[in-house]
Amino acid sequence: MESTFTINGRIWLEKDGEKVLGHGRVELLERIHNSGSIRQAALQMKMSYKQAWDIIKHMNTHFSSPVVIPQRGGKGGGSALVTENGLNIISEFHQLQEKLKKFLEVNSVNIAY
Amino acid sequence: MESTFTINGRIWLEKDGEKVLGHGRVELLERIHNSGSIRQAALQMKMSYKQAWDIIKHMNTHFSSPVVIPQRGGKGGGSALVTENGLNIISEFHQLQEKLKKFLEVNSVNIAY
DNA sequence: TATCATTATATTTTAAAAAATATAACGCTC
DNA sequence: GAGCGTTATATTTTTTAAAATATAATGATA
Repeated sequence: MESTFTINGRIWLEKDGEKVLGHGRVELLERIHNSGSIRQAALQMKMSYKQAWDIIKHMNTHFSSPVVIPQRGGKGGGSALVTENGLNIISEFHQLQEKLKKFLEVNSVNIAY
Repeated sequence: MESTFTINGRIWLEKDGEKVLGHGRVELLERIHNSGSIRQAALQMKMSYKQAWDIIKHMNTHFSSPVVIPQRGGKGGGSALVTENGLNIISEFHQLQEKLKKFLEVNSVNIAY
């Protein structure tokens, strides 16, 4: 009898030992960027608006400059914009993800216990 | 104003998309190996015996051969032994951890947003 | 055979997390 | 200025996870 396993992994950004950015938060940022709305992004990811808003508040205060600028009232009731800084962070994280993917591929060979 | 971040990460072994072995489980195995007792290992890690036992049961059924052989009754009330397979898995995981550590070090330079 | 500390398991209780609900503020549009 | 859909926030309810508790089974040892 033989069993094979795969190695998987995750990376994230920390500040003072606290998680600030990871897989899920990047996806949230991307969906806000595409929809222009925190609420729509949250709906797409099946999370509550509160949860999404808490995350954004946390990120906005932990990066040197905000990653999302929300605006309430006005056309469509309001909107949310991902900043240049936010877009850079998304891009940087994707590059790291790519590197991790390669790392996992290289080390995933022939593991059977 | 400048902020610096560190990249951190975790790796684990999966079987059919399900987590089978990670950081915490390896530590549990090591403590069982050193103490010869599931209960003592659980106490050391401040987890309930049930939690530890569930983990061991899960691992024993997901690897090709058991990683822990528990024995109840007898001298001292019972004991638990980490198998050769279990020890190999611990060793292999440590090697992977080392590689990840290097990966993180290499990619952790100059990230500031 | 009584004792012991452990393994093994079920059940109950507690705590934490998540979800749901409610409400206000906002500012463009009509 | 009424309506709209969003942001923003607090509160309540529900769900889930963890912890605690209880109890049996075990077998060497004395």
